Amino acid sequence: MKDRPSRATGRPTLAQVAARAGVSQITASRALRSIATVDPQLATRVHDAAKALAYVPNPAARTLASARSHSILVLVPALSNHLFIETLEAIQDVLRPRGFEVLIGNYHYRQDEEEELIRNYLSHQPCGILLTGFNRSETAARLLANAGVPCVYMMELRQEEGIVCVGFSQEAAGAKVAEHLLSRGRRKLAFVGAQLDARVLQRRDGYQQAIARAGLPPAFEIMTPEPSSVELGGDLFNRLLKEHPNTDGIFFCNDDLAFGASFEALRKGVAIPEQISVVGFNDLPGAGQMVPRLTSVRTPRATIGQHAASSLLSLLCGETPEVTALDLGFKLMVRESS
Amino acid sequence: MKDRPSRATGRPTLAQVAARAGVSQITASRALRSIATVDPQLATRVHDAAKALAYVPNPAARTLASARSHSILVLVPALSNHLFIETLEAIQDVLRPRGFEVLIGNYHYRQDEEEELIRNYLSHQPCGILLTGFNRSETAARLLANAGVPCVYMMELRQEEGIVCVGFSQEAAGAKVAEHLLSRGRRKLAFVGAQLDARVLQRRDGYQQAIARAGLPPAFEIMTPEPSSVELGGDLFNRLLKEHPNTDGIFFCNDDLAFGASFEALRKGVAIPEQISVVGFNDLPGAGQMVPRLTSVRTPRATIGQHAASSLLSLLCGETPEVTALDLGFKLMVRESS
DNA sequence: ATGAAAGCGCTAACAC
DNA sequence: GTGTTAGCGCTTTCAT
Repeated sequence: MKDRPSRATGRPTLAQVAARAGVSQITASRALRSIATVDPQLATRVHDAAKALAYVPNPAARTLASARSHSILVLVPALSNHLFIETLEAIQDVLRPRGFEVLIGNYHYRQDEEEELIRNYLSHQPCGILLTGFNRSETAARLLANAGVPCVYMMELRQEEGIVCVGFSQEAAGAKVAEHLLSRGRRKLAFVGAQLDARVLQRRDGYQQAIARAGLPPAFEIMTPEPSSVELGGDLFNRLLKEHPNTDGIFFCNDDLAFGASFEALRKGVAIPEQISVVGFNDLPGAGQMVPRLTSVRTPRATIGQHAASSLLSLLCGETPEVTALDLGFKLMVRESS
Repeated sequence: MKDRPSRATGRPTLAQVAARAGVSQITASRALRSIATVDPQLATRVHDAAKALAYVPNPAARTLASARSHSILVLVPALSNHLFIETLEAIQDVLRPRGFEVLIGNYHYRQDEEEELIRNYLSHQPCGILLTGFNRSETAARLLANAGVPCVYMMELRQEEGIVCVGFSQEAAGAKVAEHLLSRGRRKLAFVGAQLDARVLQRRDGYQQAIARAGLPPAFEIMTPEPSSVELGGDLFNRLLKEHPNTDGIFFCNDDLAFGASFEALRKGVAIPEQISVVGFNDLPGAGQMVPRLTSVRTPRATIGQHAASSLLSLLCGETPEVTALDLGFKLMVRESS
């Protein structure tokens, strides 16, 4: 297009900004990165020059010189789940305005894929990584440790020196659901789980443990590794009622399953019987609101993303977040009245 | 961690690979990039050396030296819509194995946000851009043109020299829905639209035009700029039937709206009356399968992503795709029998 | 607090 | 076909 040497970008460089401001390159660099050790007056001149030239820093040069990029890698197990979409959006909302570039990696709930993503993206020298949970391959964990890149773990909690995590206790959430059902006099409980990632299993464990503490027999479990979906919820609901017709309380590991069950009941012309309580785990926005008599565990999606991003920023500033485990609670939304 | 000069990454460099293979740096570079002008024997030596050292190229250095990165920017209007998630996945499946890094930008159906994303990401010197549709600000279009980066447009078609696009005609899809309803004897048609992005309006236009061609009065329209959702579908369906109780055919611009309408009908204890035909535009996977008597327009999501990515690769190789507009058709899935 | 010099790791340009 | 040289644009290091 332009007749310039093919090596150059044609964009204004830091040298040009510095020249225009009458300072050295390095002073311009420091001023633009708002490093304290620069005279405020010079800094203003530099900023004016940069604005006049419409200067935009070259990220590649910056990364090459400093051996650290401004990109932050976020690894999530799925994009088909609104939980992660909303978390991602919240993360971007925090990081993008501060000049960070958010790289999204979806590993489809597969350890080998997560490992591969980590391997690839580490070559880009990200300045921070946000991870989902703790369930990953040893190789992946070792890659992360060796890279020495600040990490924040989302969605699960672990009290351990040097670990920064933001989320809530999946076990506690499961236990709370059990207590809710028991407090309503339900005694023949069931658990319906799909996907079976680490967090689903933790919710199941917390649920069963609370039931055991109450001195009751364990909940009947229907589990399938298939991905969770509305359709699957209907199928599993049918199967459950066929195998255990006197079930009176069901915990679906995700809201889309619970929604599918409700829909399936409606489709047959019968709403879910009064005597059955259904609890879902909040994932499906909008749709959840429509379902009558469905209790939901409300998780702080956006909040987790926002806090995770903020915690990472603290780490990048060299601060060690005082609370290594930021506990963001969930709450039970009882809709049975509707 | 390691006691190395803080400037260096500590990772093996091309120079080390070259030394080990007994060739010059540039030969190693050419060999690893599979540029033809290198002796096959030397190339093997270089590859062996690279493997032995576990060499991974430094993308920052590469980008700085060549003024072009290996990242490809994909701009989508939303992540809350499965259509775009699946398209993104397909794109990544094509590009990642070939060494490209996929950058995702979500502009929330906002022109100013898309413009901002383009401005930011262009500084990373992407080697290609995938865009959704043609409806963007003039500034954004100018930025793209000036950057001289190969672009491929998705989801809409435009026959124009130098424009590469992959998708289907939204107007034709709308027309096909109208013809379907008319062929079943429906005469009191309605259109229910939310979100109101360019493509929704194009579908509406095609629908109304086909109705006009048939010599019938225009379909009643219920339109809202709110984002499309299952819940909203129920609301709009109620509103439509209150205002026009004798409607006998409805085209919902998205499947989630159509699904919500069906659900709302079931919730009231009445399935959607036999005499009303409902057509949705395929967006909501899984859920759509559950709805009885719902016709759906099936769009080639994954296929569009895959073809768009491939077309971009052709452009990058200097090939001008012979067909400037790859026409990926949609089809009507009639489910009314179920 | 500011600057000069060197260098990050790679590829374009040009010679051979 | 291969190598030499220079340079991409920035930041670190070290001197002042």
